[in-house]
Amino acid sequence: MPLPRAFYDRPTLAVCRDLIGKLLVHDTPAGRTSGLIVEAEAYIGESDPACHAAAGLTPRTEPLYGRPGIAYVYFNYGMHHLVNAVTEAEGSPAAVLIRALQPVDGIPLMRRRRTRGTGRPAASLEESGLCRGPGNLTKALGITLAQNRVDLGGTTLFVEEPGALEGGEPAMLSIAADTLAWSERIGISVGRERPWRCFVEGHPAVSGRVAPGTRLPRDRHPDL
DNA sequence: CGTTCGATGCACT
DNA sequence: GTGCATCGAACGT
Repeated sequence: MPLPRAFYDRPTLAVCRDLIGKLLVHDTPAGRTSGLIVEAEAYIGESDPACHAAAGLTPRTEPLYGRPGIAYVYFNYGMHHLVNAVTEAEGSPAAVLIRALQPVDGIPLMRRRRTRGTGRPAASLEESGLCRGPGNLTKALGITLAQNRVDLGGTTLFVEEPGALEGGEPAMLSIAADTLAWSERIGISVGRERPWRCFVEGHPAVSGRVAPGTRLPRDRHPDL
């Protein structure tokens, strides 16, 4: 069952934190791909210089101003799609960028998508690297601009509480409470000082080189 | 290890 | 024309 819209109709940092450990699912004719969210970033309001809404309401940023619980997908650097979950009340532009997943369903399909077009053998891609980084995970899940504005409470692209895997073992990874941490956001040129990136510390699928300077444990966040 | 740099499309100035 | 919420190969320590 997808998470209800009310989940997204909350302060963005709380949504960002609570998305960690949830399952992001994309169903396509080629099959289902899914993964547990292990890294996400908050982009909040027109006063956040790294948020696209800093440019105001434009055709591109319109989804950010829309209903909470829809996807905001955009194309960037000429080659990567990035997927966000829109948060907070309608008219209040904010979103959470999904940056990394631990693959769960459709791993062979993820490998085919990641190596499509490249001459690279699919076997060379480690499972933990399939959805490491926001551009990589959209490629592995087949998310493109066609998914912009889709309802994340719908039936094709959605987020849900992880259930048990087929083997009976829980889909949960080792997210002990004290391994959830906050840091500065990655890859932006402005607004770096805000510690609005949430991730599972030490998880192999988390992107980003070394541990950035700030590191705050779960629920010890100054803005939360 | 580390850093640099090219590939590439689109929104906005 | 410029600047990206990127990635990975190719270099230099």
